[in-house]
Amino acid sequence: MPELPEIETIRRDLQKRIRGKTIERCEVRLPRLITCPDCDEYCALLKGSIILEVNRRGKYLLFQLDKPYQWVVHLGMSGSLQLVEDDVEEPKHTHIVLYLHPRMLLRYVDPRTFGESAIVEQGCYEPLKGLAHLGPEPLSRSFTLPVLRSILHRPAKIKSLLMNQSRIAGIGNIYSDEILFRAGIDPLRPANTLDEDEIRALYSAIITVLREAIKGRGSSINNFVDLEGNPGRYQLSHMVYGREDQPCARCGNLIIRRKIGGRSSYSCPSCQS
DNA sequence: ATAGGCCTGACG
DNA sequence: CGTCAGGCCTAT
Repeated sequence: MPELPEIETIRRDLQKRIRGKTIERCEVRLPRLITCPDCDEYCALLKGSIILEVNRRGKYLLFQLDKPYQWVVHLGMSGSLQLVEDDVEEPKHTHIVLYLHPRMLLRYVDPRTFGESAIVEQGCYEPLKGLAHLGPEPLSRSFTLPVLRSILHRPAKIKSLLMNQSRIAGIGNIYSDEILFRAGIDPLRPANTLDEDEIRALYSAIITVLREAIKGRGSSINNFVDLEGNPGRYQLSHMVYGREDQPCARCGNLIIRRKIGGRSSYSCPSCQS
């Protein structure tokens, strides 16, 4: 479900609300979501730890503990985190519960169970393949125009390339479509056919769309909600995603939907080429 | 590069 | 019933 803007929204809220709190204990209801170590050790490592900081890398949340290891959470397709007082009724599909001091619960809820969680030693991401092989952070200073240009030196379809986490971190199906619309580029274009103007437009679109989406606290199409259960509002600004057969706000032609790399892709046939 | 699999739920 | 869903891994 969530892409970079949604994860970043959760991260910022968590950073404000649970930094410095102690994990008193942990319950895992669905052990197969724990990638490593085994469940008992996972809980034992969390118990008594203090959350010093909440960071993000791509779509991963990284909780820095007061120990030489990090608690890692990936929300998969349908995962969410809920931070509540300890008397709030537990939702269906709650798979991990952290008891925080004082009297707060952090719940990991995930109907489709595509997410995962782990504890890794400081900076040793090898056990989590996705995390170990992430491309650059698109909102970091190191993501420069030359970096993007070098990523584009391959014939892959531009949409698939934007969604490839080992090339650029954090962009998924919604934001790849919105970025390509803003840049005026057809999602099927081979990346190595973009000219210099298009590369610049794409660079600026990646940064603008992701920033704007964070400002809007993410997109709630199906079920994204923040820590308090509130939806985002960036879906109100979507130009193409989920708008098949609706008129393009820029030119009036109808938005189309095609399967690209197995995913629904929305675009405007006249604004994007 | 592309399908298929992992899961549950919503909707037609 | 079938199709679809914001992710990601694998096997062909």
